[in-house]
Amino acid sequence: MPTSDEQPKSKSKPTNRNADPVSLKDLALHLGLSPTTLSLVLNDSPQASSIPAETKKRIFDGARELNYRPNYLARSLRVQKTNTIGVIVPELSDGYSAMVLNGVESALSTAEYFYLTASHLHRDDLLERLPRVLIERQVDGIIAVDTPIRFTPTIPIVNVSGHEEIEGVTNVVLNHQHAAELGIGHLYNLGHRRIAAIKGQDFSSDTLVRWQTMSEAANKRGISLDPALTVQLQGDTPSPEVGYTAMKSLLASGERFTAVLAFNDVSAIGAIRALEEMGLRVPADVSVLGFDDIYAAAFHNPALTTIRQPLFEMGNLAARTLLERLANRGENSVAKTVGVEPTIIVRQSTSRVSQS
Amino acid sequence: MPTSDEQPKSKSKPTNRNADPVSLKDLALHLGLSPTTLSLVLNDSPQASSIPAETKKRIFDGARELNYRPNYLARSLRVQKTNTIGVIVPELSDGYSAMVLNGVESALSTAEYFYLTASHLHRDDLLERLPRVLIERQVDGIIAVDTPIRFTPTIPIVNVSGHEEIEGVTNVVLNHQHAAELGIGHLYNLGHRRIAAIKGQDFSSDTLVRWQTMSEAANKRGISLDPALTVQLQGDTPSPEVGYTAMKSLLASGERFTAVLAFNDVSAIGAIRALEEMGLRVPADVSVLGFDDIYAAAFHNPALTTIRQPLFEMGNLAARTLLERLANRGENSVAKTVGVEPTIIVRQSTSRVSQS
DNA sequence: AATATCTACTAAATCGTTTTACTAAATCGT
DNA sequence: ACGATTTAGTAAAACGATTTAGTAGATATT
Repeated sequence: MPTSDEQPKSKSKPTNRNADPVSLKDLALHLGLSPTTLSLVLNDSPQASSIPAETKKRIFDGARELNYRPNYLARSLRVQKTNTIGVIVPELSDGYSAMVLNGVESALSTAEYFYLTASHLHRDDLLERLPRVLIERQVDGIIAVDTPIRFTPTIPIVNVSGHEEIEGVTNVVLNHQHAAELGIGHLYNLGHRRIAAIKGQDFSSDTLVRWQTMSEAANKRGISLDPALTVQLQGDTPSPEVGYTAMKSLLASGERFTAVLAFNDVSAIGAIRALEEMGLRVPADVSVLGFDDIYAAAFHNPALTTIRQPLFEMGNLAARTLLERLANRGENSVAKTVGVEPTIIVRQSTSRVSQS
Repeated sequence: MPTSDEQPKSKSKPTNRNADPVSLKDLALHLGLSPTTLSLVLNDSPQASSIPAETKKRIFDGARELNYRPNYLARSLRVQKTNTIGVIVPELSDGYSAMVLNGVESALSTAEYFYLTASHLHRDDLLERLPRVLIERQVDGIIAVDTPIRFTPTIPIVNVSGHEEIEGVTNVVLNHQHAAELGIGHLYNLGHRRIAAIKGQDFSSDTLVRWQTMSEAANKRGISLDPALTVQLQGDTPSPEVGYTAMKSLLASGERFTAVLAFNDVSAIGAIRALEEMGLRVPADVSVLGFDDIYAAAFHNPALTTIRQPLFEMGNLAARTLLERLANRGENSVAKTVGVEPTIIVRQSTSRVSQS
């Protein structure tokens, strides 16, 4: 229906266009009450207890009638709290970040929080600048995903896959020892002894710890991750291309191996392509183990055996942890770390080593 | 170094903790000037022309020294503009949305805009509520991605893959006729005549137009998309699972076909799995044509032939269009539609029809 | 009948900026 | 030497809420 809202008695502006927002003052004027009273009633403040039900009804009805919408900016400014957090990720479309974000959003939305996303693209200037501008925009806290913390926290920070201990920062981390045991254990039990590895890029938070825990798990079994069988991902596109290139260069070295430990599923998929182009079948000739368990993993050909990181959970946990810290603002006991557990998902890209 | 910032002369609070934000008033007091002057100088307002360079320097130096950070909330409230937009998507981790978002962010960040993301998960209540709360939070505009507009716009809206004409909404759309010509043309030229189709879910904006344009392109060539060879995706998980299930049910019908037109790459991947489980080789026995060209498409086995939708571009264009509309607030000539072109990427999942 | 408490409100301060409208002193033009 | 302009600022009013501190009248208490 056509807007039949305000009568010509509207004060200054002659033509009441389609929709000009009505403020608390407007509504108060309309009702012949003060903004104070409306605020108390609308926010169900304890001080509104003395206001009779009839007046309350008038206020609620009036708010509905004039379609009153509180201005969140004004409220936030007054109460010094925006119910908004900042989320810093390396890049949006890399699968990893998107899954984590999904978990973050799910936890935040039930708490009526919103979030501002910003990608640092591994650029130093952005790593330095983004936290600052997010804080200028008065976010209540920050969730960083696979992102180094290069600033001194002035608001609560939760870092997903952060490994540095920093005052004011809670890290959400995977149990990497366990992940390594699962991965190396799986390959070892299938008879693999010469295991190649694709390390992550230096900028990834998990690169170092992944490598160390995998090495230890291998050593424990009397084998080792041979540097000659190790390559590192180069470049920062979130495409299997980087895994493909890495595997190509490893294959060019002529070294022999029966299994590959990929840094993640995306690089595993690239590596498989490179192996097949070389005439090597996966898993008949070479087993490939992924990491993460992204959506594509289950439907790749061959379906990827992979170590599942509960990315949604990690984002969810990060958000819940942050919200909790925000709720208990006074307390200064900040958890350094909260952990999640990996699982191994065995599919078709790994198999018993062939006798040769 | 340890914070050697404020002297004991600080007014009320005795201990200057690690970091309490300094306001414009604080800084003005510190410099013995008025907030007005600082504001004029710091914002390089034309009225600051009369302020001598020396005073300006004092102000800039003071701001740096006390680490003054303007409160964006207060500024936004005053200037009635937040430099923030709202983005509504179906779900974050569906690949499609993430790519579009990537493009959006890229355009926004160069303009110093931020954005609040919200997922509607195809839920009616959220479709109704999210735009409202985003507007309460004073976003300057909204970008909707593959999302029906269920409200009367009071601020500029750009809808990616929107097909309804709504006052105040600009649609960013793919040239679907062209896409259909490319897709059907490709399969037709390879000799395919019995083409199965996987329709999108009803909630996807493109489902109907995709179907219509593909049908027309087929009819034009004297063939038709047989309803008996058509299945529709069911469910809203962004996994190949839904394509797998759809293809399974088509195969169960016993109908014969030589090619499949999938609604998108994700469902194409699921369909391929179903075909292979049935002993049908792709592309030797059945060709499969995807849509979108997501990252995984090039590295799937077989690599997907697909119709590329420039998702990043679409997001980027959407954001640029919105920013332009925000800049020319007065003008009321709102473009109804801006378009982008598809391209076909021929890879390994389609081939000439086998003679049988 | 005087005091205390409760009821139903409101005025004004506040959050931290920007912006409009001044002002006092110095300089300029004639 | 007088008015006009320029210089170098400032006071106060926005923006739109929330919150503190009242207040005037009605009712209850002693």
